[in-house]
Amino acid sequence: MSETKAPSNFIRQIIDRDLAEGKNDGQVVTRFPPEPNGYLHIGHAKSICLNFGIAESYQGACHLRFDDTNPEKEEDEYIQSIKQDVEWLGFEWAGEVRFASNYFDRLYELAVQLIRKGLAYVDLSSAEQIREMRGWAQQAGTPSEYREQSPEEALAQFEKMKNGEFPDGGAVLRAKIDLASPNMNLRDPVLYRVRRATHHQTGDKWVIYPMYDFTHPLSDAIEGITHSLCTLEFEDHRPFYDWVVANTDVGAEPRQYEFARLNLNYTVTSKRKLKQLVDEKHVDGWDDPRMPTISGMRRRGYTPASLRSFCESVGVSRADSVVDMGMLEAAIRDDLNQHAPRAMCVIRPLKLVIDNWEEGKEESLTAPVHPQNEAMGTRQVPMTREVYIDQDDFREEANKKFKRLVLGDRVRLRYGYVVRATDVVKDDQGNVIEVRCSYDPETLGKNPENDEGQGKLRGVIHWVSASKGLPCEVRLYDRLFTVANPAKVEEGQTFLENINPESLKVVSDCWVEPGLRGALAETRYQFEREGYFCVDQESTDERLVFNQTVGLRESWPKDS
RNA sequence: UGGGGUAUCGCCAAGUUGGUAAGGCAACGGGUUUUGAUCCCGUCAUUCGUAGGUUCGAGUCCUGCUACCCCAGCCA
Repeated sequence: MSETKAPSNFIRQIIDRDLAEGKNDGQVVTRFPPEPNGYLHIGHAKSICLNFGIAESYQGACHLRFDDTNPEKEEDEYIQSIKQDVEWLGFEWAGEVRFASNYFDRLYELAVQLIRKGLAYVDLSSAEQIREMRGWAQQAGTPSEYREQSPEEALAQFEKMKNGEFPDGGAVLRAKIDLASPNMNLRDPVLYRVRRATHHQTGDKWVIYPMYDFTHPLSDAIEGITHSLCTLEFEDHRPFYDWVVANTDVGAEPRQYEFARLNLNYTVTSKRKLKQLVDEKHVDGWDDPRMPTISGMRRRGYTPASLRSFCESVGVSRADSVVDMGMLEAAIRDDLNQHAPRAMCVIRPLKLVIDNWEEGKEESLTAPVHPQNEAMGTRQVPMTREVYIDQDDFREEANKKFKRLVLGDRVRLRYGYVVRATDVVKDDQGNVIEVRCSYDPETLGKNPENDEGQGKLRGVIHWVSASKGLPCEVRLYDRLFTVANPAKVEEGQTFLENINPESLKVVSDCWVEPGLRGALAETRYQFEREGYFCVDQESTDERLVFNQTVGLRESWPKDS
């Protein structure tokens, strides 16, 4: 992977300082800890780039650890997709894939340790009762009747919990901290709950499962994580994180630091909402090219490098922010402009017949694969009497600003000849269905000589041979939502109301140059003058299917 | 009316002992161009949420105020 000097941020500064002070024996160990309850999205990419990026530049290690403490919401499908996405992004985790569930035995021991110290008790109150007893922001909580039980009794009760002697929800292990704390997370938080659910890793071994707040700091400590990076909403949990580490014998002192999560406008990055879009079929699965999921963006044509450079350009800070989609698009354009081979594809075909081109004659034109990169070589493009051009590239009349074909005027067929439109054929409704023209055989690779005062050529348009081209399908995408912040809705409405009904347009009668025959899924091209496209996984040899990744920047006068 | 955070250009974001506002995206001019693309060149914060204060000097220190985000799951 090519190393761009990672820009500094407050977390790297903290690490630099820790290293300067000789902390952690000079080691830097981070972790990326997803819960396998959904697919990864662009926000996770930011966390992945941060955690793995730091490990890389400090010669440290980054673990991939599934935070699997809630079996009811987790599935193996998600585990597989997450591993694949991290690898696809180009990162390698240190050692084996880890699971918080690997530590369930150790966690149980440490819970027992807390109980022996009189720092945890088993509460048989109902969930509602516990909620009420916790009080609220400006009012201290009230102790449960079980709070003062002896360590011996608590131990016996916890043992019963483990042995399945309580029904689901019948008992919880709670830390004994401070019911009057202004930080709700310290008002005797729940450590374990009873849940009879088959776990994707541990099967039916357990009927009690530890909570995130208890599991996370201990997993970090067990793995020797030095810097535990998470998002801002966990900031209030940090005192408890430190409490757990301080009151158990885990022999390590990982530190938690929080950064702002990534928000993108015109989309949603909430696993719950993304799952809803999938479950209710508003999109075609987690990898629908309109989804901000890593798999969706991959299918859309985004490259790992573009996602990494995007994450880098966005930076890492503690300020809530909403990044403009334009930045993401700039990142992929920048990558593909440099690396994508060029090709011609006509999306809205209009037949152009060259009257002075001999019937049946075929010529093979040579075109560069990439005009700015000779090293990428050349390709052959067949030229015939009838070709397709784009409907938008022809007008019966237009002002001088229109740099395409106009009846009576000339334009160059890219990499080919200059043609002059001489006539049009219309259907009953008056729509132009064919354009007739003549070509100048002296204009291949050079401009017309005796110019009869015609002025400059209007421009260059792309085309595909009507008899040699390949029919294909092109899927054009627009933003999934019509408003910048889809989650912000009126009373009684949901974000679904903001879905863009025109986010997908399937165009099935397109034509692409024959050189693309057999193109493999995920191959990316720049269709000249149109944008960047990627071969979809549903594409076949018989029928090519392309997904539009992003259009070319276009900046031309509105009045042309 | 509790606690925890954040406020620097339209959007991200540097700014670390106070010394006189990086960069990217977007936008706007101009040049090159067989992609209205790319590339190149130029413009784009006398001002850092706000009101005061300290200082020769403050985005950086102090005080007050305002706005926004997070927290009362046996979710993560």
